[in-house]
Amino acid sequence: MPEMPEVETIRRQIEEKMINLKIKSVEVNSVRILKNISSQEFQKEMVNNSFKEVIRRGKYLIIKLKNGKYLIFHLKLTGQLIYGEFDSDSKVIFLFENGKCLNFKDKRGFAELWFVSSLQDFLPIKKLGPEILDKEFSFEKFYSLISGKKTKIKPLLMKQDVIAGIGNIYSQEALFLAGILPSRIANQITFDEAKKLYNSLKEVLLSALQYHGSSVDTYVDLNGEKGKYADLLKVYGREGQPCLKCKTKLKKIDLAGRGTVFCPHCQK
DNA sequence: CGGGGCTCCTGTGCGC
DNA sequence: TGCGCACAGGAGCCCC
Repeated sequence: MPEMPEVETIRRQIEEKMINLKIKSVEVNSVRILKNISSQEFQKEMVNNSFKEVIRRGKYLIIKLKNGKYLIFHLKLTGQLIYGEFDSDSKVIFLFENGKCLNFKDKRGFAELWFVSSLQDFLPIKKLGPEILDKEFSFEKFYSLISGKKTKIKPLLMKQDVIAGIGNIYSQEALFLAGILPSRIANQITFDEAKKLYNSLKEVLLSALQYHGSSVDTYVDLNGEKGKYADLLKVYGREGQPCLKCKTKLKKIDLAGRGTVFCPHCQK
């Protein structure tokens, strides 16, 4: 699923390829995808506009437009942003003067597109917790976020208002790397374990970023290419297979309604 | 206030 | 072989 590394990959690619391209027109093929603006109004706003700046917060992709307003994308489970030929199967298509298109696709219909005048007004982003890889973030801050909580650690890591950008894949991977059971209660995690977890999260996210994310389902980058980190996943999707460290059969449980794979031997 | 459970949705893959 | 159903999950919401 698109998490921080996947969204950041797309952000960098849009920044590299699409800044200042003039928008000729916009086609909207879904009534659900635009969350707070009508198709007609949206089309009017977009014609002759262009992308000025591409920002990411958590799993949100934010595009600052020439006129100072913002597009906010959320890919949810199966959203795709692909720059290339016109693709009529898309929910929203931005047609540029250079003849190319940005196709916003989504098989499942969860993806969202917002249009806002100011980021201050956009609550979902205001509520987000800090970014693990932010320069301002630190182990001390991480520890203070988890140490008082009675929640199981894995669902806690996925709470966007606690830490932004982590989803079902990278929470499982980081917990495996840190040797911590996903079902451990957060406030029972020791200082040293928390340190391991913090380092594991950074390691997993940085590594996934290098590989342009994980294409376990429909995720592709701006070029329509798969992320190569899926081959390096150690627990996600490997239920029943041998642990890569100790050969123990990996187990799958349900935590807060989400499938969770772990090694019952390596993770304590 | 926190946590569990339900909901949105549709393609996929498995079992009968 | 083919059909039908469970399952996949980000995040908001409701309820206890």
